[in-house]
Amino acid sequence: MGRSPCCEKAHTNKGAWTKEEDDRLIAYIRTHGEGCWRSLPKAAGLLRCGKSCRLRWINYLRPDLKRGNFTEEEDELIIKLHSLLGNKWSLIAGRLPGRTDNEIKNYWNTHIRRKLLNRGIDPATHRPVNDSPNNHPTTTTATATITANIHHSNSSLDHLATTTISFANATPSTHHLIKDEPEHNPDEHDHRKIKNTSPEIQERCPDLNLELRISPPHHHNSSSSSSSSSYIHPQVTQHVDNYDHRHQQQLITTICFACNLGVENGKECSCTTSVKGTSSSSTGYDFLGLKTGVLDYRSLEMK
DNA sequence: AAACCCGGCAACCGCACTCCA
DNA sequence: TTGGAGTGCGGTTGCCGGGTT
Repeated sequence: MGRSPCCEKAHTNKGAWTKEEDDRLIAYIRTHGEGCWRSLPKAAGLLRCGKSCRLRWINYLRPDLKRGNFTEEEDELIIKLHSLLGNKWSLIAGRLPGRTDNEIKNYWNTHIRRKLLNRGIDPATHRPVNDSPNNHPTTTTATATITANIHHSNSSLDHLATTTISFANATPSTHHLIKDEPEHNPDEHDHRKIKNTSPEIQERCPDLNLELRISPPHHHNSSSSSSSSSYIHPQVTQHVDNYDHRHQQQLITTICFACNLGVENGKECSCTTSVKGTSSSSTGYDFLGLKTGVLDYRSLEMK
């Protein structure tokens, strides 16, 4: 069964946006806020597909966008993030304030790829171009070897639980969430491919701090958070509650990260509330935008 | 000056996912 | 449980402008 078209294509404009269309879209969103993209074109008097309006707003018209050339720091950050996340442009964009996924994707394809190739680095694998894949059996199956440090802090003052996950500076004493699986375990699935040491990544990205802080949203007004639901955030440390308002709603009820990593009842589990045993395990945990039952590291694979 | 080439980037397309009735 | 609606994401396309022949 096919999906219904997102709009009546016969009566929509395509191609470059005019100044007038931009103005109409900006005016409408200023008045009514983002959302309801399907109905927005009609309400705003635009002969455009809702998706087209959304794209135009997110990639071009949003007031918090930073236009202009990428800095050297941004270049290096993109490279490092891509080495970890692959083509997860939206996640990469989330760590570059004022930049959009589309912008970063284009910039990668036009500038950084060439830059890496000039350095003798394969932009897809982040390895030297003459480095045989056979020498790196994890390259093609693309296991991201990531060590996660998890720290919980529960403030008695605000009753908000915060989980910090650091992908940097992991030490052998770090808590290992999922242990190494035997190489030829027939039951081994991709999502179990996380390894408990990360010399590879640390070697590649010795100074990249991908620390994530997961905490319940500090906005209790869903409408206000919705209007600020942009995943652009001015800090490398990402508050996941800003990732998107729907994810935000999930995080409210999924405090214990350890449970969602499959170590329920383990010493990492900090569940002391009714959260445990609620929908968190069934709905999964949205971590970095990656849907997890057990944290699914397939999405972290290098392509 | 005209034709051609090529890189950059805005926009489109199709799929995947979540929500909800 | 199912399917439609809404939205997000990544890959791809195509236009446009600058450079080269």
